[in-house]
Amino acid sequence: MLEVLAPDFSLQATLASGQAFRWTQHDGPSTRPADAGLARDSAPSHQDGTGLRWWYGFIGPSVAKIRQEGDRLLVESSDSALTPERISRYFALDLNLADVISSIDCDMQVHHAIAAHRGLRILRQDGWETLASFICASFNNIKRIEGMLGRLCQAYGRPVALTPPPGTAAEGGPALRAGSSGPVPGGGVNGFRGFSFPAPETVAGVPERKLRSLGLGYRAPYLRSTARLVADGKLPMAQLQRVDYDAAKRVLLSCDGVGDKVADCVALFGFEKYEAFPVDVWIERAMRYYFRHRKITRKGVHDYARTHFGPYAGYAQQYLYHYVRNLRNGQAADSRKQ
DNA sequence: GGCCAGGCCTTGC
DNA sequence: GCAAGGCATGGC
Repeated sequence: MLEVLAPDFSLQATLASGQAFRWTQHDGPSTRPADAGLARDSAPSHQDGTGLRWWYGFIGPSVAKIRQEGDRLLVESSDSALTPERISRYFALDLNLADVISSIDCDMQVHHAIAAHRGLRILRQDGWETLASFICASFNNIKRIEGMLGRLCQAYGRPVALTPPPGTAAEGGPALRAGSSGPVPGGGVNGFRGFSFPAPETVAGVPERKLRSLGLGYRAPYLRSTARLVADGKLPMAQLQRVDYDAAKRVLLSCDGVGDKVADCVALFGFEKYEAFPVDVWIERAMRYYFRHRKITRKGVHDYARTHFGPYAGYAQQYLYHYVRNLRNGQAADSRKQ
């Protein structure tokens, strides 16, 4: 078990804010981890007697389970390559969030969003996985995106068990029982296994009809064609990390199935371009606050937000996105109760 | 059963 | 350059 100091951080807000699709929080037998590329073989004892839930997912190639206790992250992984430094980097814990927030806290709406979800940070995800994920995300909802990516990983990823380090008391796992449905070779802690995100070379070789059969719909040919670009080295991922926002976006826009919004998501979540400001329907709604009844195009919203919020506009976007979605969902829940 | 979803692409002005 | 229409499909 690793411990990582994580001040001014909210694991919940960060992982539940729609920037990553393969983390699952296990809070009971009714959850379906297979939907997120994680398969559960029997009911997990996820709470460890503390009442706190664990998140299961991947940090790069390493499968991990994580929970937050105050200012600390507790991380369990079978991969010794998963160091505190890598965890800290993935969750952007090196970033001074107070500075970022003071730079974007420039109106009452974003102020409320920050107050509601303080500690939310932009993850530093793998570029290829982010690109593939947001191609699948277009004109889609988050539940279904999670399902699609989960099936893609199960079909073409590599199984990775969350096994305990050898010689520890947890070895064998508390919940991997004989006779449970769908036994996994190698087993794992709590009976969980994960599937790595398939490599671009793999996806490029999958027939379109097979991708469609995973539920990708019309996105199937886009994903395949973009995977081919990456596999052939025509879309150098490492280089996108180094170039500025405009250059990165220009390259991303050359991919099939990547328009303004998807390119901004990939630049922001996969390549640390914090000035990127993706505009989807939720952000469009949030931005009505600034435009009232004036009619404005998405490009207009995008350009306004970049100057209004400045170099960390992407952080403002993520706080607003999470905020308005929770407002809407909260209202929906309230109206169902009445 | 209809509406909606982290949109993109093509076509026609 | 902009607007309109088509696209697959599951969640709610």
